[in-house]
Amino acid sequence: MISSDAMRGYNDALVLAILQQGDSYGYKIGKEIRKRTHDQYMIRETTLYAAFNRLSKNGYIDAYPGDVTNGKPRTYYRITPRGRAFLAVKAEEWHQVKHVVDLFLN
Amino acid sequence: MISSDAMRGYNDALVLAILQQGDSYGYKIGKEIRKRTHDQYMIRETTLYAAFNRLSKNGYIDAYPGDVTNGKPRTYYRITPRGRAFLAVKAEEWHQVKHVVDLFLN
DNA sequence: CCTGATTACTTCACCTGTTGGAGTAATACT
DNA sequence: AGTATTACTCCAACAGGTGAAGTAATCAGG
Repeated sequence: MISSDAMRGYNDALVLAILQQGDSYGYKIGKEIRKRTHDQYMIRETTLYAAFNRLSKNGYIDAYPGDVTNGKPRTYYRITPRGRAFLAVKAEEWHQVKHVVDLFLN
Repeated sequence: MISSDAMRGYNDALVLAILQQGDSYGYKIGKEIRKRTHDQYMIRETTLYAAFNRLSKNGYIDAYPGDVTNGKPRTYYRITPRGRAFLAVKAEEWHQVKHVVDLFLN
């Protein structure tokens, strides 16, 4: 199991990547990450909600109240154009980091 | 140019990877990183020496005084068996992180 | 209509690793 | 003696992740 700490700096990007495929909310995004990685990565709640706050503050996502099925009403998030731009920058950075680290750890 | 911050958590591993190919010292390791990455990554002095301290404290590297050609005498570093083991763990973690992030940023 | 379960967050204090700026130490060169 | 070069060293600040604990809203069962 990977720690969020090893993913530091890319948690925000993961969230944006998921939102780029459609609006969603906290719990669901957490589950989606877990599912897509086949349990290799489970983002912690505190890490996830801290990410939402940062992303909101920077204008990369917008929040709006969602429907309720059972329990507390959800807050849905939508990626903004600025968020898409930021994601593109992060993806590019990721490719560079990957290349650089691979030069040493192989 | 990549920031050390984007490399956070892997700077220690880079240093160990370089030391695994032979003992070396601060300045030289810094230059080696820059050279191998074709100027894509320049680790900052403070980051590098902070890494040495951490690695020493954890018993992953040993320090010993080296020869002098010009200027202050160098401190050489040698990787320890524990350091090699740690590097192996980090390399494995890196592969997982790479796989996970790639699931989202592609 | 009260209780407990479920879903969905929220707060807080702490920790680790990176940063910029400035300073120090030892030696060689002129 | 003074300057350049090499090689660190210290420090306070900051960002992002962490664990533990707490809160809030809704629904289902008795």
